[in-house]
Amino acid sequence: MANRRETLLDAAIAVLGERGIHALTHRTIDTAAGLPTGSTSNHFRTRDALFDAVVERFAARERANWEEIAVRMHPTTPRELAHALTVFAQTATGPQRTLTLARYAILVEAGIRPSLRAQLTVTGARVNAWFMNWLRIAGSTDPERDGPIIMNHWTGIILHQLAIPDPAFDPSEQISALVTSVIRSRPAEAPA
Amino acid sequence: MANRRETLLDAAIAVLGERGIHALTHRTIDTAAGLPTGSTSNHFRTRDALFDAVVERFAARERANWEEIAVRMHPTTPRELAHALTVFAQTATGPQRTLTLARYAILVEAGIRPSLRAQLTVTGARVNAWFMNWLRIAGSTDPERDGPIIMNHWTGIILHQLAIPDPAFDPSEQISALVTSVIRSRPAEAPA
DNA sequence: TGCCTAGCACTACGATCGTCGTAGAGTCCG
DNA sequence: CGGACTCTACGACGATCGTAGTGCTAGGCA
Repeated sequence: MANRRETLLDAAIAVLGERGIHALTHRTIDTAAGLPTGSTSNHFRTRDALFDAVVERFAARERANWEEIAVRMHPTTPRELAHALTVFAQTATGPQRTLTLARYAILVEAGIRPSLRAQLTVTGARVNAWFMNWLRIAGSTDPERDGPIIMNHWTGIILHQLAIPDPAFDPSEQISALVTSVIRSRPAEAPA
Repeated sequence: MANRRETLLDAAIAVLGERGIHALTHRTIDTAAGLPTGSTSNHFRTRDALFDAVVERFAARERANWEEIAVRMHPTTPRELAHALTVFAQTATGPQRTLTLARYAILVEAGIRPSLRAQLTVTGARVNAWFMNWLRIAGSTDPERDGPIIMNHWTGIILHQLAIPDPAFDPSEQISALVTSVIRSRPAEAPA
C-alpha cells in the first residue's frame, strides 16, 4: 500500500463492482479500505471529484493489464487468437467478475457524464490498437475492419454473461466461429 | 396516462437513462412524473421493490417494441438484415439514447442483484428467437450459432457508442461486414 | 533546532434519502 | 344507504449522505 490515495481508489473500484454505483459513497469506501472515516473525503472533496479519480484509476489499471498481456501474446493463427479471447472472457466473467462489473458500470456512467470519457477514449484507443495488432499477426488482411468487430462482440458477450450468467455457457464456440469467419472473409467480396 | 403506476415507472426509466441509477429515488421520480411527493413511495414501499418494478416494466416495453418490429421485418438477404440492424443501432444511440442508457444501467445492475435477472432472461430469450428467425430467412444455415454472435456484437457496438460517442461513426460498414461474413461461413469448414 | 507544509483523524451540519403512518377521497358491492 | 376496500396526499422519523472545517502529527528544509 504505497499510496493511500490509490488504496482508496482501488477500494472504490471494488465497491463499485460489488454493490453498484449507488453504494459508492465516501464513507463506504473508507470502510471498504479499512481506513478511518473521512479519509476518502479528505482526498476527494466532492463526489464528482471522487468519481473522476475512480475512472482515471480504472483506466490506468486497464491499460496496464492489457499491456502486460500484449507483450506476451503472439497468436499466429485465428485458432490461437480465438482461444486467447476465450480465456480472457472466462477470466473477466469468472475470477475478475467484480472488476468487470465495475468496468461496465463506468461505461454506463460515461454515457451520462461526458467528463468521464477522456480517460476511456485513451484506453479504448490503446486496447483497440493491440486488438488490431493481434489480428494482423493472426492472419487478418484487414485488421482495422476486423478489430472493432471482434472487440465489440467481446464486449457484448461479456456483458450478457454478467447480466444473465449461465454457468454452463461456453464462449469458445461463439468466439471461434466469429474469429474464423471474419478473418477468412475478404472485404472486396460481394454476396451472390 | 391510464395507469398511475405505469406513469411512475416510465418516469423512473427516464430518470434512469438521463441521470443514472444514483438519481433514482422516490422523490426524484415523483418530480419527473409531475406528481405529488409520496406517489412513488405509495406504490413502491422500498427501493428494492421500486427497482424490481422498473425492470419488469422495462422488460415488458422491450418485448413489445421488438415484437412490433418482428411482425414487420422480413429480411430476405444478408444485406437487408444488415441494413435493418444498422437502423436499429442508429435509433438506439440517437433518438432513443436515454432509453438505451436505461437498458444498459439495468443490465449492469442485474449483474449485482440477481433478483432482477428473471425478467431479463425471458425478454432475452424472446428477442434472441426473433434474431434467429431473421437470420434464417436472411439465408443463414445455422441461425442458432449466428444469432448470438450478431446480437452480442450489436450489444457491444451500441454500448461503445453510448459510452464514447463519435458523431462521425457509421455502424453500417461494421455490421454489414459481420453479417455477411458470419452468414456465408459454413460451420463444418476448417481453416487451412 | 525550529518552522512550515502536507497529510491525516475527527467532528459537525444541513440536505436528502428510505421508510412508515395516517387520514381523506373515491369506488365498488351488498 | 352504508360499509369495506383501494388509491392518494401529506407529514414525520431516523439514518445516511455530501461537504466543510479544525486541529494534530510527521517530515523536509533552512
